Amino acid sequence: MNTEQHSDATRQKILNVAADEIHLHGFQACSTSEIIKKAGISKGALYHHFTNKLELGYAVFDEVFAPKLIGLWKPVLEGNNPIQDMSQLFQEILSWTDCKMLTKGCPLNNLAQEMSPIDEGFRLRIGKIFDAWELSLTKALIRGQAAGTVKQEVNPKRAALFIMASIEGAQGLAKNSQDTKVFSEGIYGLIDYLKMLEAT
Amino acid sequence: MNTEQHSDATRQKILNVAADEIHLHGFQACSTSEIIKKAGISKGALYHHFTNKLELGYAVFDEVFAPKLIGLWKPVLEGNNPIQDMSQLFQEILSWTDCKMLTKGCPLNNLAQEMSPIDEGFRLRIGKIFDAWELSLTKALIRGQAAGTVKQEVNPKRAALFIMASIEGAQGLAKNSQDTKVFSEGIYGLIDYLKMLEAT
DNA sequence: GTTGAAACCGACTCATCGGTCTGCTACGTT
DNA sequence: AACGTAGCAGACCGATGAGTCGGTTTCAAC
Repeated sequence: MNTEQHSDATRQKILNVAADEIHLHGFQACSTSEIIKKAGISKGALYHHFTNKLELGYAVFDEVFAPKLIGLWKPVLEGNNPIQDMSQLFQEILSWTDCKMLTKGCPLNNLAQEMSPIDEGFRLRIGKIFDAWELSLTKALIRGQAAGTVKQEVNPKRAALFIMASIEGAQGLAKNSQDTKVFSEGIYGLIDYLKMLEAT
Repeated sequence: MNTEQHSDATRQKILNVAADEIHLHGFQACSTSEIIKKAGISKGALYHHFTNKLELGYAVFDEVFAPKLIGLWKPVLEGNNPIQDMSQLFQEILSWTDCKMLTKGCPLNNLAQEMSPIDEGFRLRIGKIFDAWELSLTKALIRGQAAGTVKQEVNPKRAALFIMASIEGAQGLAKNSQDTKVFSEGIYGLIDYLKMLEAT
């Protein structure tokens, strides 16, 4: 491994460990010392790759959290049958036994709740992802209406926001109860709702 | 004002200021020094009334946050027409212009997201309230079915959880966007959903 | 008036935080 | 082989956190 590859590996290791720590403790409560310890690197290494904790947080968001969410939703947001695609996505998520997402909360939503009121950089980043998610979902529902899979009387924008809210909310409730059943029950409720939107 | 009354007043002042600070910054990020400054009291006074920060947090939850939520939902949880009662409650909440609840998030949910993974005391307290909320809402929906205002095919428990999730989720999204319209649009989505549950 | 305890004050401690700085090491370049 | 720099190590720094503790005030009881 040459120097550049090694440097990249160190950076990636920091990002991954930081992502875990932020997901677990939140951004403010996670400590750089803990990240250093768990990554097996030094303070010098961390501050060589990132100018400060905030920039590290932004990098974790941009390079770890955001791509993960976008990758997960890609099929739904690009297809013409959003209801079926979403139901399928949810089934897949529910099949992840022992997944941190189910009891540790959505990293996006965790960060949003914690940081958006106190840091504009985080707020804008999170807002950008949520807006893109909402817009894509709205468009997918409109395409579904055009394709005849979604009822015409559905308000696509409103329904998109409502769907997002119920997903994040279900994750939040599951996180508190530390019970994946709460999440799955919430998602089944969402699937019931989606069925009501389906054109007959 | 005698000694006892004055002591109670001090305690209440601490609780109210702490509730504001926790709501705004979260439990971990809010500082006792700031609470002391804003309450106009001394460190000695704070630690005379509360053994430590955690106990202060528990007291804020038990004596400020929880009663507020329960009081708000009382009509819905005790009536026989939950759908209409909820719609009315939401209309009332939406009419609160400039309310912290809309852009600062639900205090309950904020605390749940932040503290439930790392402190069992908070988790159990929050869980108790959420469980009570879910149970009461489920029972209200069942009474609604008995009274003929809610469709028979609705799964009450599942619907109750879904409603709670969408409310908390909508508040979360609104908090991030710092836009009350996001909250109201989410709530209108919920009202649309509730209409679908209504017996015709 | 004396006393005793509750209420309160605020300087202090100590741990930990994010962040800096000096210097070493190892590799790519010439 | 010599040199320069990217990558990294870790001791150190000031700020701030929660929490302590000896002292003072106030008031009710006797």
